[in-house]
Amino acid sequence: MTGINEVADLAGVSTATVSRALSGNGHVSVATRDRVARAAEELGYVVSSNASSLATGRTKNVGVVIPFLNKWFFSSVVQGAESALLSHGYDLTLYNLGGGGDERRSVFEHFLLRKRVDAVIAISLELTTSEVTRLLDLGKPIVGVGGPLPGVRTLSIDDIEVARLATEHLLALGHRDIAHIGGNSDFERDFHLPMNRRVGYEAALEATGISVDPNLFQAADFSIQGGYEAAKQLLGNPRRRPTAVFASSDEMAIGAILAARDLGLRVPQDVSVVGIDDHELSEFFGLSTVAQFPALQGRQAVEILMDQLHPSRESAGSLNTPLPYELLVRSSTARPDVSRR
Amino acid sequence: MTGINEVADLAGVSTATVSRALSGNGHVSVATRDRVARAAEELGYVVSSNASSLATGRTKNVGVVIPFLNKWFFSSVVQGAESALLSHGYDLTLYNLGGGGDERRSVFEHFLLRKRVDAVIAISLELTTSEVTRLLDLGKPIVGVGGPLPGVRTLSIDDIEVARLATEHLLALGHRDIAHIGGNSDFERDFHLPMNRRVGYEAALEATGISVDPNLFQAADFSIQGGYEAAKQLLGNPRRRPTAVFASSDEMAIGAILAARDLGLRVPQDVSVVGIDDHELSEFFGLSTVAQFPALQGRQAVEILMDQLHPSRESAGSLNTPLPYELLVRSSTARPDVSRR
DNA sequence: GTGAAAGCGCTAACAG
DNA sequence: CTGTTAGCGCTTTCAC
Repeated sequence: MTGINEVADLAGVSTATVSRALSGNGHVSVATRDRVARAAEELGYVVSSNASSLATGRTKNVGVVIPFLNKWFFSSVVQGAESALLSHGYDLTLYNLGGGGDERRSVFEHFLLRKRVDAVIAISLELTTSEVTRLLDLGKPIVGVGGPLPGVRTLSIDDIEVARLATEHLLALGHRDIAHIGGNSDFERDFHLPMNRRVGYEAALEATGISVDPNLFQAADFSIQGGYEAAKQLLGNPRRRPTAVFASSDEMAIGAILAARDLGLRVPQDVSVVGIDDHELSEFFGLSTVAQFPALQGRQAVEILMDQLHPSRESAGSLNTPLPYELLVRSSTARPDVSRR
Repeated sequence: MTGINEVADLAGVSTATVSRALSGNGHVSVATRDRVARAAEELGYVVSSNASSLATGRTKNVGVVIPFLNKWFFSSVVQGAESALLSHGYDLTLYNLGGGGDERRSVFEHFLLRKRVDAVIAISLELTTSEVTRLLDLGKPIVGVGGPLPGVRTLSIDDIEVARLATEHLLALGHRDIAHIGGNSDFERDFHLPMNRRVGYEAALEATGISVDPNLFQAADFSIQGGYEAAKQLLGNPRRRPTAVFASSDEMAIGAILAARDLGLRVPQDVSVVGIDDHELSEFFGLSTVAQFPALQGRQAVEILMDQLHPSRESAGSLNTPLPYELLVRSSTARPDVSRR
């Protein structure tokens, strides 16, 4: 386990110089820098991050806390964050808080506070004020992805606008009977995403002078199965069948497409379907959707963190950075079949 | 940032005693142990993992390297590993090697070797001998999930047997024309999984006296879309349409079900489909499959690591631990429709 | 059972 | 530009 001394000996300099040469902090002549680099290379020397962290107070490691990992959205954000961190020379330590209360407390008490991370990225997790302030008091920046957090830099898409855009797409095609499959209350705690998207949907309808029909709403759990079941209710109704469905997520939208098929309805001729996400399966199903870009969100969260960690860099500023989104029109949406009415 | 001294002062003992009391190493009287615990609690003291690691040489952190994160299988393994590690008081640092060559080298050179992890879990990644020996030389145990690694404890399902079981299920139902959608060569490098499953499929056929028809094979990329396209070729052939399809993964099997539907074939009346995995979508599609349990695999990998890290624990022994699997018969498989032939 | 003291391997003033 | 010298915060002999 070769240490800094051996490199210093081989290069014929002091350990301080080795440290400076290798870290790039402080001035070292090009000649010695080279000599040190060669010695380090030859011995296969790698700094001990622990010793370094202990001495500097910085760990070059950031903690990422998420509620689920095996969901496309979350794993994509993490993947984006991971690659961005790597390129900045940082490690990523993962904390999956799915387990609920007890695990969550334990993570905060014993892990995040254990001086192991320089900062934390919280993905779609509504941290409590106490959790936030404890971290901030320790001098650890936080950035949130997926919704506003009190006193914390966050990234989030404008859920109201995104939902509104999806609904407007349907309206512009000529649809007037537009159903909505939204998230159920289980997901409400995380930044009220279901409610915001519903608000956007209703706003779009009302702006067009269409009154909102509560019978055209179903709640589901953001899964394909949930969307399928919700859509069955909506599309199976012989009296009041909508000509279009706006689902709060692509997975639910895909469920709706499958439900339509099982009911003998053609998409988009008999019913149009639009979602939100641009999930990995959406292209396959020809789903029109408002894309959000989770990997990008992860990367961007990292950049914000780097700004806070290295104040030399230009910092952008605003507390809540809006994220890009984009309507992708594929084959699941079309004009309503006028002959039908 | 309260340190060990302050706890020692408050409790009226030396830092050595605090260390012993809190870590459980060495004897401390019950009375002082309590006093120390209370003091630590009161001050909100948490050990600095860096200082501790530096002093002990152990980091209580394990590195997990994976090729992808946003795939159900991988994220499930990681999730299982994460929760197991947490319960042992370990952190999990994630390295996504998807980026390929350069990133991979960098991870090995600069991250894993940086004395930051006590051990590594390699998921579906064929480490080179040099990578393995470097880690082992550093005294860092490795456990592999998903295939044998030279000189390393590994966990893997018996791909040949799993494929054979799936195929036998079809044979037992009376199918004789059974197509196979396997993985393409891109996935071959990781432990030859496509080839092994194909071997199992062929073995089952041959054991029943059925000769293998190369026209009944299609390669795909393990995705729903890939399975869909492959199945279209297989099932669209009017001359030699199989009555059943065995796909190497559930995602491809789901693609096959969707392809059958689009071709006007009913599943299972016109064609039976079986996969491998028990993917999160499989139940929804009624897919019969051979389940493997990725979260369990992650957990089990951690247990093996703990055995190596804490030799006091009873170690199991064998180098390659076989993993459980289980045939789940749902509604995508049935007897072939005899009237058809 | 408990304390004193010597490091763990590196970085950061401070001199020169 | 480079060396000397203190620590960073904990753990662990070695005595008592």
